[in-house]
Amino acid sequence: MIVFSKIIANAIKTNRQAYLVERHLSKFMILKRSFYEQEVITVATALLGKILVHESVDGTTAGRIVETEAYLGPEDEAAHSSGGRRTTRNEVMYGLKGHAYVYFIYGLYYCLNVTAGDVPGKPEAVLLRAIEPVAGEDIMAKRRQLAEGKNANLTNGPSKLCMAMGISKRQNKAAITTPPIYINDAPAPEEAIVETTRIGVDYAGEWKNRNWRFYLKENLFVSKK
DNA sequence: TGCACGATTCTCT
DNA sequence: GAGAATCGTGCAA
Repeated sequence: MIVFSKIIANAIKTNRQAYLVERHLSKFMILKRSFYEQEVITVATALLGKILVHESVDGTTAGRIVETEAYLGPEDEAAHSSGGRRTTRNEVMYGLKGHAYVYFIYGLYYCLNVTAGDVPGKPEAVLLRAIEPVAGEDIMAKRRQLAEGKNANLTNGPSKLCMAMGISKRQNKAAITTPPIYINDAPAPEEAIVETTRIGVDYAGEWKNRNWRFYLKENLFVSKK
């Protein structure tokens, strides 16, 4: 853990927040389950600036979370758990908080959610939509079949970040409070947080208008649209 | 059992 | 900006 924190610090030396990260290095801890047991919108905003890490057989990749979306429980018509729908696919949403909900979409891609919320058993989650790479960019580029180098196209979308981080169905239901996949605490972001509507939920009636998408203002790795 | 579709991305124009 | 890619999942019959 401590060793890897140093790797992160070195990797983001060029980042304008690097000095803050280094100063807070000693405080770097994997976020515990209690973090995810807060109100889901609180978790969605609090995750901004935190470091998603995946220690895989290919090597370790890590990225600073810069964009999230909150999906509330049965009342939220945009959520997979809308109307209390409980299926094989979304079963993990009904379990413990702080677990990965990875689903397959469009026959090609995966998306990573983290279960969260302050009501046990209520199926809520936070979709991770974009990260800013801080370690293992070469591995990410190889997985994304892109030229090496820090490139926004590496991770500026929910399925792009899954490809870059090596996240697939295998990580579904995994606890993200312990290696190999976890989220490290980090200093609160300096950037302003933008609140806007969620993407790709036009089917959700009035719920599509909720400002439950959050991202760091002017961050280059925020997904387009 | 069969069908419609999706919390997306990529390529082509 | 438009359309294609591609298949697991959910739901109706």
